[in-house]
Amino acid sequence: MSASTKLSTSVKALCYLEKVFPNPVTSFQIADAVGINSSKLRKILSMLVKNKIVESNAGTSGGFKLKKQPSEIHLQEIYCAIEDRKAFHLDVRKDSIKKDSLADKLNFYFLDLFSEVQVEIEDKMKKITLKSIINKINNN
Amino acid sequence: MSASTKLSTSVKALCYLEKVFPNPVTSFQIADAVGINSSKLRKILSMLVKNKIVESNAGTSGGFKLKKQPSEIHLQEIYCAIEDRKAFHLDVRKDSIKKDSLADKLNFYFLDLFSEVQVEIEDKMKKITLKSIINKINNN
DNA sequence: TGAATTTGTTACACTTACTGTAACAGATTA
DNA sequence: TAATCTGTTACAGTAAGTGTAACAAATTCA
Repeated sequence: MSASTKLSTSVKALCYLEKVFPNPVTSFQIADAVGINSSKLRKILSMLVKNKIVESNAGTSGGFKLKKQPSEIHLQEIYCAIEDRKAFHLDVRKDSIKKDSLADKLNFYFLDLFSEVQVEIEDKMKKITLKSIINKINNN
Repeated sequence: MSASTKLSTSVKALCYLEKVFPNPVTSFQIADAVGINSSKLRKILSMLVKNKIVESNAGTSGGFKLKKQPSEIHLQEIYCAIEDRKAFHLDVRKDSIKKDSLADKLNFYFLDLFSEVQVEIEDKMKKITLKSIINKINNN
């Protein structure tokens, strides 16, 4: 599952949680609404729980519930919660490249460039809240 | 090979071509300098040839040569030459999602968002020329 | 012409990563 | 005690990626 698909799946789940708030819902209910396997969804949700975006309770009448207000949940924190790897990254085999060679210098150049792009993307995501997404969707 | 790794490999090869210009060099020589298998490199180079960034000649004393000036080769056109797929894309299973549902609407939302990000990244890459990269590297 | 060289593409075996699902311990409720 | 639900692990099956080899077609040069 690509990072972008995982992000959109997370937001779908969060929007559903918002819709039924403050009632807790099970992973089965959410999975059904989102169109994904419940086991896979629980993996994603467990990361949102660890990052305190969602709260979970085991047992009968347990389930998942939003832990923060939609206006205080930013796309960037969702992204960081579910994805440890950067969107752009260089897989470099250091041993095959001579130090200070053209190839070595260009690796540093691209590492810089990609992290710059990454920061710009995350800045953009910081400005988008769950609430703004819900509002936009309801007006279409 | 990720898109970002392919991009940096391409630029490494192009920088090498610039260094030896106007002499043509074989895929073996470039592969050695860049630290990659020559067969794999030829696959990448063939795409740069199709996009008229590089020219190639078969046979003895053939090889690869830059076809454009470094100041007129932009990162974005290199990226487009080697990568048909967008950096951010949503893999959606349409059949598992009800039309006009929350999930369906959010798919459109994210398709919009990702293509917006894609455009911003490409705009950034349009401003970077092979020449500017070479200059930057030589000053470090 | 014929041998050598080089690109561009295909093929292939190998490995790695992904996918969907099942299973189950531990927590919780009633 | 039975039922429910999360969080995690496991696993078989599939898809994707990797590195290399092979070779036709184009070109050069003697």
